[in-house]
Amino acid sequence: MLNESLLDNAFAALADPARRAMLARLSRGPASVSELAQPLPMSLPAVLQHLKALEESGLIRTEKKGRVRTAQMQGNAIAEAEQWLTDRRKEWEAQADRLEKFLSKL
Amino acid sequence: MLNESLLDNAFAALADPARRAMLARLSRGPASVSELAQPLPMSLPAVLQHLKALEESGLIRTEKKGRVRTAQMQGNAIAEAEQWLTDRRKEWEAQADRLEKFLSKL
DNA sequence: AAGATAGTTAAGTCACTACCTAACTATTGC
DNA sequence: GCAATAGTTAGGTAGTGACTTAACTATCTT
Repeated sequence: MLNESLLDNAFAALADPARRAMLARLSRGPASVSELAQPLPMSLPAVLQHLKALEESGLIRTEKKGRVRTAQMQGNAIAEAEQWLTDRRKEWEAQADRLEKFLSKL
Repeated sequence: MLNESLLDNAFAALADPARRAMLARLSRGPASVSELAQPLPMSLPAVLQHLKALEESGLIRTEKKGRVRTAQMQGNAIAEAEQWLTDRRKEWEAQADRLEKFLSKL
């Protein structure tokens, strides 16, 4: 549970469907800003704002070459979010299991 | 990717440290509203608001008996959020792998 | 029945988010 | 060098989120 705000930012970034769509696209490989924007029903500045949110959360990183900015996924943040959920779910399952075993003794 | 708004709500709920703390507590077993509130540095109405957010996201359910409301974790929502992350990460890893193999051929 | 306990509702404040349009800058291709 | 392309910045608006305090409602306990 180190670095609380990393999880804050990651989960907040994941809460928006446009950002999840961008992430889904990027999980298939790097893409430019306009490629990411193309399927989204919003203005380019709005897309850029989402991109910034994703980058600040650590879920992606971007790099500009010439006039084109390319984004790509960054494994760490998503893995940490995933791990947090896995831990909670496992803990909960273990607990439910103990409860069931206890109840079956009656 | 069915039910987009389910993920919206789940991830939004997970973005708040107070709510993650409540969830962490609940992964160890059911708890009353005041038990959940006890470690949190905020008023009871604030806690209730968080509880409502967690319940509406499907991450927990609550039940009132007498004057005491008991909350407990609900496996589905957390598992779906986890699964979404796992899918993205795997896809990304597969892609990075293909890229590496391709590059090593040069 | 009276007081304590557990939770609830209402109403208001302040900050932040998700957009938009308009105007602008930096590259690239001809 | 001029136009098209790719992205960026600024500034504004409407809605939402995370709290607060004050006042209230049930449900125990004695």
